Amino acid sequence: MMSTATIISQLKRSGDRLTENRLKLINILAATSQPLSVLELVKKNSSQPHKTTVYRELAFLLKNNLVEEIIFNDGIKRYEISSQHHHHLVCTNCKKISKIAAKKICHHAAAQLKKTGYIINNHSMEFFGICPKCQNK
Amino acid sequence: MMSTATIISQLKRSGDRLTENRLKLINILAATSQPLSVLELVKKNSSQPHKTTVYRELAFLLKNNLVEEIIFNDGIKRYEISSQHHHHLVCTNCKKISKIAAKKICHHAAAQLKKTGYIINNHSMEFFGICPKCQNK
DNA sequence: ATCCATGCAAATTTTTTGCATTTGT
DNA sequence: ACAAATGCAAAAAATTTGCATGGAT
Repeated sequence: MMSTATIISQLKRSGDRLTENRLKLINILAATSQPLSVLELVKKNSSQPHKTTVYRELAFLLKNNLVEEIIFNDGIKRYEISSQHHHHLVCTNCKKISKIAAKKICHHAAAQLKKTGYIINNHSMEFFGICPKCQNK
Repeated sequence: MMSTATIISQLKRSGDRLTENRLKLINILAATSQPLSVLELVKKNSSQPHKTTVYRELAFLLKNNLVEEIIFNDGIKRYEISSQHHHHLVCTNCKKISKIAAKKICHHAAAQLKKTGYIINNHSMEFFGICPKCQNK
């Protein structure tokens, strides 16, 4: 995962502003392992920025590849700090979202997909199940 | 993919009504290889059912496992007749959506995921790229 | 000072709900 | 006849846009 320091220096380098909202949003995203929705990002922010601002800020960070957007099967967009290629594992009981380093899985899928003749630029994979903790309840 | 005949006989067996909307919706879904959104399903229907009806009908068909719901990265829900386990390949240029028989890909992913200790009940995989036709333009 | 970011209101889009009416069996 | 399906209006939820103001450099 990109560190906040890396993100901030990248923003400085490209001449982008370091506003309070921007910095707080980055800190909140960096402080959690869970992808967060816009609503959650508003709530978690002590200075309660307007949701419009959060939407616009996320669009900015997305455009600069500093955050990634994921949509699970509830249709809500969630955001996380950019990091090495990975996928998600969601516990449908406690809702915890874990990352899965994707190398092995993707290599294999890529090989299969090559046969289609498509130039594959992107893909998403999400796995849903019950985490070990929830299995013991 | 389930045939419309199979679907209809299943509905009869379980005592569910064969309404005009229901039959038309099933026919529209069966006649295309593309997963369709609610809006598209309303437009494609010559008797122009109310969108509320389409939502409710899809919920009914979903509950009975006769259709499947997919969400791509635009966040819009799309529906298709249930069929053997598969994933989707989306051309980001012409928007065509193809099915990918998923057996080989999933076997491998499942083996990797077992190590997490989760009981995996479901997963989704979508691939995005440029189809052969669009590559030659 | 300039440009970008912000807040607010309002519009859009997708989906859901309540209720009275119609339709399938 | 009865239960389920339908249409309409309205509400809800997520997201986007316009515009005037405030803030970072």
